[in-house]
Amino acid sequence: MVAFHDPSDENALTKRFRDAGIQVTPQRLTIADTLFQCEKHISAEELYLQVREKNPRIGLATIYRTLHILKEKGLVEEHRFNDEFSRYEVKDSTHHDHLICIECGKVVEFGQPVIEHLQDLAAEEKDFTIVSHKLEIYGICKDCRDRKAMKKR
Amino acid sequence: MVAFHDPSDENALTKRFRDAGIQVTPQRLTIADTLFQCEKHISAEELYLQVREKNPRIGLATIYRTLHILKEKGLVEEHRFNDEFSRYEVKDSTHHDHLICIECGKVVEFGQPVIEHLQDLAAEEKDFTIVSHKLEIYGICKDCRDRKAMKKR
DNA sequence: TTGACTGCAAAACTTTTGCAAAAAC
DNA sequence: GTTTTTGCAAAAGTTTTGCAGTCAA
Repeated sequence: MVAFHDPSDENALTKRFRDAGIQVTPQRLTIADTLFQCEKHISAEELYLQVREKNPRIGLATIYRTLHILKEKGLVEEHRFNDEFSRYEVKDSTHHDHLICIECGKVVEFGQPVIEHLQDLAAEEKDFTIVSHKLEIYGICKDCRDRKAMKKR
Repeated sequence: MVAFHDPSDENALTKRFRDAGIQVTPQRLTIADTLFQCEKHISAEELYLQVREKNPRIGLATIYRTLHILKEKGLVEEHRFNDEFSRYEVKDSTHHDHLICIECGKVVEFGQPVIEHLQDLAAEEKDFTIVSHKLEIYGICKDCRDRKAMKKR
């Protein structure tokens, strides 16, 4: 979880930024570095707090502005599970969907290539050109199920 | 779109409220009536404006409070397409998913029973008890596609 | 040098809450 | 008569914006 700050990462990041046509600044590097190293699905506020530890002079507005850019350039994805605020995750090449526990909020990822085909059918019927999809399955995870069973005596 | 106010609807609504264990008030009837007659996926603000025309003394807070109750009792569903605020739709017995145009924001519904089976597989693997799911497919609708093709000369 | 970015604070926007008055049961 | 609901206004929470100063190229 606590990763050492490896300068090589930063070089790799710099390259990614340039490739994506994103101007490189120390703030953006810090933000992206934190985001890329963090566990999945972080909120802007959480990211802000973590970034703050590395550089307290970075403001929340910069977090948001950077997230917008990263999203626009396709490096991160924005999610809104349930009724909450936005959460962000690094976009990797393999698309996946999410299982969300309605009790504890835990988010588990799963791959589901079959859906790709399914959505094509649906979209074709309605004459849509598909760009992306989001499948969120809401349920109760094992831990919460067990806890509930326990409570009932 | 503009529906006449049929008192029989209100009686039906009253019955639905009682069946669901919701206390009946004029405000709630007006709000639910408006929501039930409206086109799909209305926002709280839009609903407020429409309700206001029937009874200007109803406040926005009451809209939100009523929506919470209706949602809790399973009469309406809340959605958060894209990055927008919440939108609400009347819940009917047949589950459906949504195609959302990323250009114009249009939302089209489609039924997709196969997904029910698919999600079972995914959830079983991760040991989740499924409660519900949301599949949102983002793309470009025919109109927007045509418009874009036109613009390119 | 010049245009893009940052930090701060203030604004914007959606949603929630406290409270006294009013209505429902 | 007690409990629940309402309307208003104010608060809360997340996200955006204006602007003067700073930095990257």
